[in-house]
Amino acid sequence: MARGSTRPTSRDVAQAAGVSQAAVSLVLGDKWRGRVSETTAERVREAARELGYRPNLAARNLRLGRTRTVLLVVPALTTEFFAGVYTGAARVAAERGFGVVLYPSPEGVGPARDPFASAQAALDGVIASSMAADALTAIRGDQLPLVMLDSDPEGSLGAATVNLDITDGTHQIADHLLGLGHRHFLHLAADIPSWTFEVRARALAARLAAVPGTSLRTAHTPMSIEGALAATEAALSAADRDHPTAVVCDDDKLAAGVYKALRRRGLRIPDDVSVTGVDDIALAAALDPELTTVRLDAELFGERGMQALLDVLDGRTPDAGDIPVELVVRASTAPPSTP
Amino acid sequence: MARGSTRPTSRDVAQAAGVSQAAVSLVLGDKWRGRVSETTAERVREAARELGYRPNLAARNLRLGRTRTVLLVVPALTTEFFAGVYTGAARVAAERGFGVVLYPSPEGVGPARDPFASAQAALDGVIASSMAADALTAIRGDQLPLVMLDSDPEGSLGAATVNLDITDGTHQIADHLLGLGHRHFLHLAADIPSWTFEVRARALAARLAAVPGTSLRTAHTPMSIEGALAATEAALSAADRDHPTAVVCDDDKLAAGVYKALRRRGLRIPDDVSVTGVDDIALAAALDPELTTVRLDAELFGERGMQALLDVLDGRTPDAGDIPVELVVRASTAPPSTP
DNA sequence: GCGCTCAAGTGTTACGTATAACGTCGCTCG
DNA sequence: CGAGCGACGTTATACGTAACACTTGAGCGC
Repeated sequence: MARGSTRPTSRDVAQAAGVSQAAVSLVLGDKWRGRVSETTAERVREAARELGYRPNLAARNLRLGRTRTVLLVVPALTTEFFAGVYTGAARVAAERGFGVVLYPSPEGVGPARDPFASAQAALDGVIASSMAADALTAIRGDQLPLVMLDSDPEGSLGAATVNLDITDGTHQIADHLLGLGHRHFLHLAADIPSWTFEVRARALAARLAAVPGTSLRTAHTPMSIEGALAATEAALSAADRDHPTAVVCDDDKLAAGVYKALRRRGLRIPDDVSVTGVDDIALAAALDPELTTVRLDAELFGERGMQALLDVLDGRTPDAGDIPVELVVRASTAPPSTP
Repeated sequence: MARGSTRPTSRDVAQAAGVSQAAVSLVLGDKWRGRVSETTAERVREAARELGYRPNLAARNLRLGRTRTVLLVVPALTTEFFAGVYTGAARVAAERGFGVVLYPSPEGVGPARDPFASAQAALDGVIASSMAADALTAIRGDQLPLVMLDSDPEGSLGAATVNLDITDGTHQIADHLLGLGHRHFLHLAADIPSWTFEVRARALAARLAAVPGTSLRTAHTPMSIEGALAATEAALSAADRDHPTAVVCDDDKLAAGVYKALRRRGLRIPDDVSVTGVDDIALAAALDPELTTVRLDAELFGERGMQALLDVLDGRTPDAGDIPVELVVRASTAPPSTP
């Protein structure tokens, strides 16, 4: 639905505080050293907080003729390298009061579009991954139309959601491994507090609980190869008996760390231990042996998210329905050895 | 240096075309069906082209109260998965005349900053990787202050450059392999037309040419694991004699494809063939065996780039000086076997 | 008591654009 | 012959903000 009441302006704040618009600008711009009394300044700040006032960036930029924003053009989003470049640039920029907007020239999708098209900013709406939960508070501050990716359809009040059918994916993984004869599992779980990972943990536990004689151990890890390596080593050391014969990872990248940990202990994949991932990124097929994983159609996910947001902006209710996922069986899973 | 003459406005265009500002707005906004004659419309377009007119986004957004821009919040830039999400979202958005601005919550750098700080847009300046060359034409259209990352200091007229000392890095790789006794090399080169890759090719060739009895073959490949796999297989099939004992990759990710190709042919690393990369991303240490590579400090690169741009914006001349790189010797390089 | 300064604000304007409302021709048609 | 109408524009205005120039009242020295 459309924005209910229009956004408050500095004039609304002024009226609420009983001062002129100019005074509001001075106070909120921190330029009131000896021009406004402390008491009125506080009154203005209070009114602004009350109304949920946010300055209109377009108007400010127009007035000032300057933006304090910089464009970073990178060849693709895929590389850790340019992620680092962005991080460094964003840090320095933030220190000097600048913002950074990213223009990733889209991969393989024809020639690069006009970079400035992606730099219009000031927002009509928001698409947010539930993994970026820490940023969500700031987003909910505004009343912007919001679409959540992979989030609790009930919990995210009012916001539309677009979800991958990760429950089905987890079930497929579990059934595949159970069918091979595995009974003792290690779940290498991402330590990100996000709905999607909670769902996977519940779905895996539920599916295994339905089969007698199964055991499930869970190890939490940061979302990095090194973290997965350390977490797996710790979990394997702790597992005195009921040694897991299958490691279920929340992400392909984690599997790379698991591979390393298993190699260090002299365990072979899949002969001694089976490993699975989620995502099916290029890395999955590059690992040795190639990784069995659940393929998520990331581009379709993005398209559906955007469709949903545009629907919301047009006053339509976006069509629900989870996006199906697909189990890709490769060489990292096999029946457990029977010693 | 500061912007010489201020940017032309629609009023300037109007004056140049001998019409009113409103007419310019009508013509350029494609809303002149029966309101302006074809001849005057063409005159307006010509004047706009002549002056290099670009509409002021801040003013337009202010006027329209709408942005046709959407924010995409993702947990990090590192993942191929969210790169796909962005690609899909950007495609759909473009079809409907919308732009997408990216807010990657910075990895591990404290809690997420205000997403809207990074969304101010309309630009004061540009930082561009030389790998995103296709986007550069559009950028040069404006007279925006520009900093190039890893670009020819002479060729990019006027623009400031910040470079990694990739020549030194290439020399270190070459010296390391030569020192181990290698003489027959395969250079797996990225097929991106960028200064940085040209420099590497020249530096490698020059260093090897200084040693008698060396051979150098070059294979070009797209910047992907699959591409590197195919290119390596093709190159190995073609290499009847003077079989390369060392493969020098332009990027760590390419090495993953090389590993796969070598395994397929039953060649062992480093016993039969040594492999090197560039970047030192997490993947490098996750490969088996761990990859010898040149470590580039991506964050420092980003920081220096931003420093340079802020210097330019302040009217200072940014300090030159290449950023040093470091050879990281791991397990993928060893003396060649002597049959 | 008069002029001066200083604190504490207010009135007004401009940034560049899009569009609603308003001319002004020349020509046609009744 | 005059009303009307389409073609071709123009004038005027508002979007929300920051900042310059100005006002007002009080305090204060002499």
